[in-house]
Amino acid sequence: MKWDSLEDEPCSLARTVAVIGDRWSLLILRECFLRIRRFDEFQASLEITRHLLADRLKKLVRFGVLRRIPYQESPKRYEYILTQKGLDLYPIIMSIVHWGNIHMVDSRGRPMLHQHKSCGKMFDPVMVCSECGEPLSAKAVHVHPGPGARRPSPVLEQRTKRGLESR
Amino acid sequence: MKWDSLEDEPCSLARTVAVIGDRWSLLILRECFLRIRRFDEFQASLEITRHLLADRLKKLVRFGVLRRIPYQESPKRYEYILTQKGLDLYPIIMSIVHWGNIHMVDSRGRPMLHQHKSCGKMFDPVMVCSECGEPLSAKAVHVHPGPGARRPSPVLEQRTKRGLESR
DNA sequence: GTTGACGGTTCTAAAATAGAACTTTAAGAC
DNA sequence: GTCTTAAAGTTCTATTTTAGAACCGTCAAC
Repeated sequence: MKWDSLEDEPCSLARTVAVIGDRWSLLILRECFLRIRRFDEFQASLEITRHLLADRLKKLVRFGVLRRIPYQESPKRYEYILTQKGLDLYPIIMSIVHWGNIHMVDSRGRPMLHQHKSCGKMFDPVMVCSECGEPLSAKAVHVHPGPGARRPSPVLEQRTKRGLESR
Repeated sequence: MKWDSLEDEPCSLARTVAVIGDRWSLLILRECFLRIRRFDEFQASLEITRHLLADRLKKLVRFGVLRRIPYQESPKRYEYILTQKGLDLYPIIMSIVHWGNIHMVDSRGRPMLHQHKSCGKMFDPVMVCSECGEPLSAKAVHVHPGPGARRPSPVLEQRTKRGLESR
């Protein structure tokens, strides 16, 4: 499958993966949330080649995750800042960090701690149900085809039994 | 930067990205959460080459996200199931899906809906603070170096001012 | 004794990435 | 005036990764 066809899949995960599903995009976004904004700053803090950095920044701008705005005239210089769409990636970034905190730390402990300004405490992110507020786990969730599924739902059952022809 | 050096970075995001930070790993994990378990099932539902599928499954087993267990003897056949470490990836998967639901849907609407078994309602995932229960946003969070940071914190300030030599 | 399922491995061509050098515009030092 | 530096890229070649297809080994069923 080509990268381009990913964003047309009838799957919100696949479409999001088309935007952030590579190593460098996620690391660039990490830097964005740490207030990094300029090409050379990204380049200094990530061991990324200039070529790929330019490429990924362009992609993130194209998808509306970053905005490229001039911060000086003559010579024109730009910086990259998160749009609202980009800021909305925060739960993804935080859940990735949290999983690493739980499963990938060495004996020295966590590389970074997070403090919630509102309540003042060091915290972990918790994912809860928007309706009842209880923490979520995979086993407590049922999935249903939505209006944007590949085919109208009554057909889907049969298609699955006959085998997945076109996917 | 090589893939291998990613998992040694003093950053929980980078270490997690070493495990799941590529297109195919995330799509394979999506299938795992949809109860797909066998090589040929993965191959049928993803347009992945057998070569890469074998490679990624091996990687996920190596990192302890999946377990490879025989489901029949002679001939030996295996299936891949999520470990607890793998099940803990659920918030990452769900936050990725949710971002896609908000920012990447077309006019037809969401491809998939999620129902919470506990309360029975269709829901969205919400990320909240473990301490006060309020929803989290990037701007309400302060970061601090933790015990596993690259260097003891007092030095970090100066190093940053002098420039980032080794990163 | 041939066919088919399953779970891979091996092969070549195409695409992506790494690493380094080069470019452009303009300011500041000498 | 000339030289150096800075920022934000672009261009180049070599290496690595991925795509796409064919092949392999084991067993069961026909």
